[in-house]
Amino acid sequence: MLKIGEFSRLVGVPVKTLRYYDDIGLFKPDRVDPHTGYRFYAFVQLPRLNRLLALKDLGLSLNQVALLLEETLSADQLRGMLLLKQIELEDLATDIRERIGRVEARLNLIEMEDS
Amino acid sequence: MLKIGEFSRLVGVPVKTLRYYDDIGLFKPDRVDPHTGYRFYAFVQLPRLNRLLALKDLGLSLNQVALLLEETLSADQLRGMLLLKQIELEDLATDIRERIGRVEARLNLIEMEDS
DNA sequence: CCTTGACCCTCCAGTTACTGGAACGTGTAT
DNA sequence: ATACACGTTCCAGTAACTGGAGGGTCAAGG
Repeated sequence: MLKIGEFSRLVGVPVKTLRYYDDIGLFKPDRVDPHTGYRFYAFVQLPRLNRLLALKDLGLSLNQVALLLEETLSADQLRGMLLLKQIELEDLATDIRERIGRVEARLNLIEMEDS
Repeated sequence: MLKIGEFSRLVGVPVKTLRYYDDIGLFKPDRVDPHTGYRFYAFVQLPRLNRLLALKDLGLSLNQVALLLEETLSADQLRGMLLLKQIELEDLATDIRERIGRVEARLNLIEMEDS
């Protein structure tokens, strides 16, 4: 049983964020002391948190993460989603290239106005 | 002199966003009718808006844009910033690759727990 | 027993760059 | 006169936290 600060250091998630996840019902501590209100986290909660963080790292919103966490996802299913995300990231790269193109275009506009 | 809707269509920036830029003092209309409150935009404002959008497309926050808009930036200076931004974008790409690595790592963790 | 310091708690407000909506005024055409 | 598109202000909400105020808890040391 770990207090929030210890758990925070263990998993690398800020205390404030853990409390936030508790508030929105995404990831609740194993137990809460009824007197002090102290949150206590257990080692058995680590798998769920890992799944949560994996999903989040895929770029999903916390709402989406919450939905998917309730499903029992196989590692293969997650891998599929990863593939999908990779495609999206490539789209993002294209987007960035386009953005640079637009910036260049605007720079040309500005130069014309300058002269 | 264009009303906000016409100007919006001309520059491709939503009406709401133009009003927002006015509110925060980033980009104000050329004139406001004292009676109706209608905003009127002029063609001479286009260079400034182009500079603004170019800066924004570099990924700067509106605060940073506001600061830089007051400076007289040469196109070459902007080009320099663009270069810098490109480097940052490459860093972002690296970051994304690392993120995928982390996801893979977590997937492996989950598989271990599964078995 | 008391105090100090590190922890913990619950609100509340602020962040960024808008977006949506309510409630209402304006301008033009029929 | 009325319909309609367009304009206005103001309030609230978004996502995912972060910071801070004000206060309780706990173990160790004097």
